[in-house]
Amino acid sequence: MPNQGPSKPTASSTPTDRTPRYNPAEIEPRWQAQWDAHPELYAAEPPSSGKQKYYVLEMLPYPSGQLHMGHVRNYSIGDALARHMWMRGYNVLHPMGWDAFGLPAENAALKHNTPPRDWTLANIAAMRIQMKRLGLSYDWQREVTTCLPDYYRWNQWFFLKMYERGVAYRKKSKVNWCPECATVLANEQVIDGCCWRHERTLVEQRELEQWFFKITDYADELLRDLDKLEDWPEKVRTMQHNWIGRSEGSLVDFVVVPKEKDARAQLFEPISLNLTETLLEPEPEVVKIPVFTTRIDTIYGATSLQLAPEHPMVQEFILENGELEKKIRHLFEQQKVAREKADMAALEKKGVATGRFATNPFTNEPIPIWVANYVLMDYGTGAIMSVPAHDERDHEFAKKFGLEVKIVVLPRRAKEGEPGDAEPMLPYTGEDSLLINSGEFTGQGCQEAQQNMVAYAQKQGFGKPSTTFRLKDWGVSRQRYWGTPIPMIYCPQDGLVPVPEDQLPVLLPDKIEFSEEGGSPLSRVPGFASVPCPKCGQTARRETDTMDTFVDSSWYFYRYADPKNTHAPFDTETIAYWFPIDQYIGGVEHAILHLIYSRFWTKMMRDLGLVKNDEPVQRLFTQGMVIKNGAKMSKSKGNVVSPDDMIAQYGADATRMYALFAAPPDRDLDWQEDGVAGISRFLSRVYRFAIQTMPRVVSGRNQSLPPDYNPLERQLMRKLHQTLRRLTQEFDGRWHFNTCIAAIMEMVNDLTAEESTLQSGAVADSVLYAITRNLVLMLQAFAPYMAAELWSQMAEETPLLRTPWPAYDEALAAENTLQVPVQVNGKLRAVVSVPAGSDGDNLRATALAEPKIQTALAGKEIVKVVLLPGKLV
RNA sequence: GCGAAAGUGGCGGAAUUGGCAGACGCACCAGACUUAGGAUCUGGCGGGUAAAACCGUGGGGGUUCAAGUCCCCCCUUUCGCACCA
Repeated sequence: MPNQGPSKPTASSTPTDRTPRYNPAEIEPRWQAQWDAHPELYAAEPPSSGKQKYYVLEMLPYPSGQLHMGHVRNYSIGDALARHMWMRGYNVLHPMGWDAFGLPAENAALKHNTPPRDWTLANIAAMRIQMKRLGLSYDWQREVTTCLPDYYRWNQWFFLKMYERGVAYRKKSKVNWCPECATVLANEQVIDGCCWRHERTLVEQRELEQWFFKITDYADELLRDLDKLEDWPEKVRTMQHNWIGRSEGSLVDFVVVPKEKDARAQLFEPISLNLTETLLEPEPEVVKIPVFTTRIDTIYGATSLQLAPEHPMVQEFILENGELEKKIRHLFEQQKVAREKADMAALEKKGVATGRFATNPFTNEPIPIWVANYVLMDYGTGAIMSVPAHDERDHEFAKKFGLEVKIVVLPRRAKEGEPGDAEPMLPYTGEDSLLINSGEFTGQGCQEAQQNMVAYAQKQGFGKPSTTFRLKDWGVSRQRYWGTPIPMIYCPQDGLVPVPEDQLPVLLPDKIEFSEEGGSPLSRVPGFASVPCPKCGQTARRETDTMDTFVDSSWYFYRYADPKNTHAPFDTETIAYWFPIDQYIGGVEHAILHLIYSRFWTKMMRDLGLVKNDEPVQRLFTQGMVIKNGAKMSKSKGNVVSPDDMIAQYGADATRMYALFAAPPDRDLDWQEDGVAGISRFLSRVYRFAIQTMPRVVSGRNQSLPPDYNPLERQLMRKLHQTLRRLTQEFDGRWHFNTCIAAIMEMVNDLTAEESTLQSGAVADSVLYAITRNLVLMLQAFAPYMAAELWSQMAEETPLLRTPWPAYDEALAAENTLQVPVQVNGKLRAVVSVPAGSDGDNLRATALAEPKIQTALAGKEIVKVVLLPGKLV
C-alpha cells in the first residue's frame, strides 16, 4: 500500500492482526451515542436523595463557535474530578452552559449579515458537539444559555429588586469608553488603560448618564470575607485585595484663606480684629478643602496642599488668575497621558503654585495651595496634604520646588539614653516612632497620635475618620444590542418607572439593523423604545441600553441547580443544598472581573433573602495557560492547535489525557503534538493488552482471589495498590494528574513486560481480573471512552460511574524486599537488598558486609551510623 | 520600586516530609520484524571516563552524616500591584 499521508488507525488498515487495534474513531462515537441516549447517566440526583453533594463547575465559555485548547484543559480537569467524585459516592452536579450575550455576535452580524441570535445559537450547537465529542460528563439537562429569555428575564428581575433597594441607581459620571466597542466599560474591564477586548485600544473618558450597581456597599465585606476563602489561591485573593484597595485614614478640612487677606501678614502679625469692619463687610464665605490622609499624625509637618488638576477649587483659582489656566491644563494633560499609558510611576512630578493659601486646622498656620500632576481626582478627595519629611512622593516634590521640609516624627531610640537617630534619613516614613513639634501631641507614638488627633479633629468639627476604596461602583449600562434589556422606562410625567414584574421579560427584538455608527442599536428599533408609561399610560421612552454581560455570568451557576424554574430564578431550598460550589475551575484571568462580581452578586442575593450562603465558591482552582512554542496560542501568532484536529487524529481520550499529562494543572502547559501521539501509543498498549487477556479476565470475574499470591501475583498486586494509592492521594490533595497518569503507565509497563508469562497462566485469572478492573476504574477519570469500552467487554453490571472507588491496601502496596541505598559521608556507595522489616543491626551488618562499602570505609573510622526507617543507611 | 511564583537532561516534566536527582513521556541513537516505515517490538540515552574516579538541579556562600529541597547574598523569567495620599 503506498504511503498516503498520516495513517489513521482504522480497523481495516491492519487486517492481518489477530487482535483488534485500538481505534478511537470507532470506539468513541459509539459510546458518545450511548451517552447521548442516556442523559440520566450524568444527571445529578435531587436534594431529596439525601446524599452528600459535590458541585464541580468549570467556567462557562463564550460561544465563539470553536473550543480552544484552554477549554479542553479546563474541562479535562473538571471532568476527571467529577468522575472521581462520583466513584467516591457523591451526588455530583457537573453542569455546562453558555455565556451567550456579548459583542462578538454583533460584530459577526455586521460582517456576515447574520442575526446575532442565529449566529450565537449556531455556535453553541457546534461547541456542544465538540464537548460531547470530548466525552465530558455534563448533565446536559441543566444546560443554561444566558441569551435566552428564560434566563435573562431573571437578570431583569434582579435589576428591579436592586433598583427597589437602591443597589441599582443612575448617575451621570465620567465613564470608560472604548471607541472600538462603541460602548462603556466597567473599571474592571480596563486593563492598562486599554479595553479588555481590544488590547491596543486606549479607553477614553466620557461624561454619560449610566446605570450602576452599588458594589461599594459591599466593599468592606468583600474584603473581609477574602479571609474566609482559604481554599482559593493566594494570588487571586491578593489581586482582589488590591483591587478593592481599602485604605483607612482621616478626612481633614483645610480652610482656604480669603484672597483679600495677605497670608504672610497673617502669619507674622497677630490678627487685630476690627469688629466694625467685620460687621460692615459681608462675611467672607468659608471655603474648605477636605483632604484624605492615612497619616494624620504627620499633619504638623504638612507644608503645602496639593490639588488634582481637575479639582473644583482649581476652576476658581483660574478665574482669579488667568495665567494659571495654561499651566494647569498642561499638568492635566501630563497626568492623562501617564494614566493612559498606565505608567504613573514614570510621570515626572510637576506642580504650579496657585498663590493662595489654606489654614492647617491643627496649627492654624497657612500653607500654600498648589496644583500637582500626580494628584488624582478620583481617589480620596482629589486633594492631599503634602508632608515632605515623611512621605517619599511629597519629599521628591518639595525638594524639586523648594518647599519647606518640616520634621515632626523621629524614630524611637533603641534604648533610652542612647544617642543617634536624631536626624533620620529623609523622608522618614516609619510608624514605630514618636512625634515632635506637634503641639499637644508631641511625644506620642504615631499610632496613638493618629487616634487622638482624629478624635480631636472630630471634636473640633474639622475632621473625621474615613475609609477610602479603590473599588468603584459597577457601571452596567452598555450601548449595545446583544445583551439583557434594562427593564426601565422614562416617562415625561412620572420620571423613572420600572417595568412591572409581571411584564417581564422585556424581550430583545429579533429584527434589528446594524450600522457602524455608535449609540444604542435598540434606540433605532421602531416600537421598542416607544412604550406607554406603566403608571400613567402616556407615551414614554424605554431604556435602550443593555446590561454588561458580566451580569449574566455573576449568577449562572445558581440557575444550574434549578434550571427550569419559571416563577423564580431558582428555589432557595435547592440552592441551600447545592451551595457553595465545592470546586470551581477556570483561568486566572477572571480573578478580578467575574470572580468579584460573582461574590458581590451572592451577597446581594443573600440580602434579598434568596440564598443563605455568603460566598458562592468554596474552592477555586486556577489552571495554567496552554502555550505553544513558548507563547500563548493565538490566531495572530499562528500557533493555534485545534481540538478537533487532535481528536480526529488521536481521539478524544488521548487529547484529554495529554492535556493532563503534559504538566501539573496549575502550571502553564506547552502543547507538543508528539506528546499526544505518545499518549495514543500508551492507550493502544492498554487496549491490546486488555483485549488479549480479556477472556481470562472475564473467567476470573467469578473466581475468588487465591489465598496466597505467588511472587509475580504479589508483585503485580503491589504495583496496583501503589498506583491506587497515588491516585487517591492526588485527587485528595494537589491534583498532580501528570504523576497519576505516569503511575498508571508504570503499572501498564509492568504488565506488558510480563505479558508472555501472563499468557502462560502464571497468574490466576481472578488476579488478572482484579488488576484489569481496577486499571479501568483508574483510567475512567482520564480516558473515559477507553474505560467504557473495556468495562463493557468485561461485562460488568454496575455503571462505571457508580462503581465505588477501590480503597488501596497499604499492606499490599508495601515492598517485601527493600533496596536500601547506603551512603558514606553523604555519597552513595552501594545499594543493598534487605527483607522488609529488617532491624537496624541487621541492616547495618548487611551494609558493612558490602564490598563497595568496605572499600569506601577502608582506613577510616566509623564515627556515626545514621539509619532511617524505610529510607537509607 | 513593592509583592508572589518559578529556574532540574535536547524538550515536557518527576523527586508530598532534608535521604538513590532525572520517574513517566517526547525527541534522538542502535537493533529486530519488514517490499517499505512516520507502524510495532527490544535495548540505550545528564556530563565525563576504556572502565572507574569525578562533576552535575540559575550563580556564590552556609547549616548537615546527607541539600533540587533549609538559611544568607545575587542573577534571570513570568505574573500581580504601582504616584492610592
